Amino acid sequence: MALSLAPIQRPKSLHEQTYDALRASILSGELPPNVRLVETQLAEKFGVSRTPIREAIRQLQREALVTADDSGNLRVATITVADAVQLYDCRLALEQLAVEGACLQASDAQLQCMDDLITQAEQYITPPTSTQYYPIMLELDYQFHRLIAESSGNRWLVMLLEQVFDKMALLRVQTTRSNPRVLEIRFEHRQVYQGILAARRSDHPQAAIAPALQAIQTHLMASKARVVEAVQSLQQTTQN
Amino acid sequence: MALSLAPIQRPKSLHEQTYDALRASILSGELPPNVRLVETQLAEKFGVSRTPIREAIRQLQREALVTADDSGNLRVATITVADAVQLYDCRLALEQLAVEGACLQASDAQLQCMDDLITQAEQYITPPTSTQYYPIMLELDYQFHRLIAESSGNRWLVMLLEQVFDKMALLRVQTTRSNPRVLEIRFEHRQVYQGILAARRSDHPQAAIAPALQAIQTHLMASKARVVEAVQSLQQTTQN
DNA sequence: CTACTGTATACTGTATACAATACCATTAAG
DNA sequence: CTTAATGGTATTGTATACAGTATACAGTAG
Repeated sequence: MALSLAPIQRPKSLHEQTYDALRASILSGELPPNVRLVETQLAEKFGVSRTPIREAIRQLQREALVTADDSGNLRVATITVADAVQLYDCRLALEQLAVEGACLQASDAQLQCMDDLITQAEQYITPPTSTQYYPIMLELDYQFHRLIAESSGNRWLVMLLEQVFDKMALLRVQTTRSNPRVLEIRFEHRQVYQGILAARRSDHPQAAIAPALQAIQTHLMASKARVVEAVQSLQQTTQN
Repeated sequence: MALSLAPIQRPKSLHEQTYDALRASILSGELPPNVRLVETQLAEKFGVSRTPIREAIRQLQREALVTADDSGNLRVATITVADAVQLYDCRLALEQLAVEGACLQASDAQLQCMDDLITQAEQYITPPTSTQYYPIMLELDYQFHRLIAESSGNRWLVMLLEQVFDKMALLRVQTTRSNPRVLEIRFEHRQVYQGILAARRSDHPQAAIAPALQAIQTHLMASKARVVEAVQSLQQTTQN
């Protein structure tokens, strides 16, 4: 008669909730890059005391989403173009490993889920005012890449990539909100997916990985180029 | 007359010192894996109040050096063989990127420093009681790999690799203290170094990277095999 | 002897208090 | 008019208090 063996829904502690909320505020741009973080203000904003705030900040600091400026004040981190390039290099190295793992281990459910994510993204084809769909596209993009990492079965790979993604998200809130060219990911994602699917279905997956690897590399290189270009053109208009 | 532009030696705050000390205690094995971390005990041990302890723990938790067990108590993390394999995969992906970067960008000083580290390691040739030299070898090993990452000029790569290294160090404190076969790194390191040096000195470094990449791969695969073997033989003797 | 329950104890989560420091503005001195 | 001194305010660093929760132990009923 053991119906619910679930060890009870333990409510998240305040510092965990604070961490989540603060991280979300940063990644959404609500707390924009370089803004100073004042413990007392945040405590009031989230309706908690300073203690949980500090614990949350320490975690974000370790992930480099929060950094200390030269006078020691804590601020939301800013990501430069140089950082973006370096992060893309790390990302490519890690995602190639992820794709390789996915080619060998992805479950049918995971493959199906990838397909769904791409199809969903394809729904949002070229709406004239694509601005409102932009966050959705980004979220779908993130989920797709994360799912590949998860499919590899490598827990640490997921953790490492998540950190890289967070910093890239931070870069995005600094750059233009709407970059129509992001829509190109739809095609590139399908290429990656088909590479993984083909390898997974192949009799000798080990030998059939190459196209998938090539696809993820092409995708990320193109993505990197788009981001760099977007940031640079943004900086020009800013200087005018 | 600006002699010291250094922005003043700001004394580390207690929570930073606590973080360092706690991390060191974990990585050195003084606080062995799976030991329960009790805030009040740690506070007494380090002579501070619970507040800085908590902040330090939160950071270590984010790096997965500290984890919560099923009843929510915080413990020093334990790394399994499966984890080690996955970590080595991540490590190889990242270190190949590091070697590539080092081939293109390492400064003369950095190359010299690599040479020194290897030479130092070679000093400790086969002393009969190698046990006492074991920690030194590990430290030299770590520094060599870290230096390669730094030579790539990729700040994020260094951060990510550092996290991987920490977890591998944690695995090591679980496994046998003295594994004589670690000494083999001396030869393998020199291979890696010579690959990097050759590429760096080459007229077309971009084309001369392959040997260095091959060397780091060989080194890490061999290292992975040694670690896995060591852990497995350890488990056998434990079960007897 | 075993199982249950109550109580003391230990620990964590959170808030708050207090001290030290950095920042800012205003005023006084040169 | 500029610079230095001074006080006040904002903010962080750290300790501690207190409440809620888990854990262990003992005593009691079966």
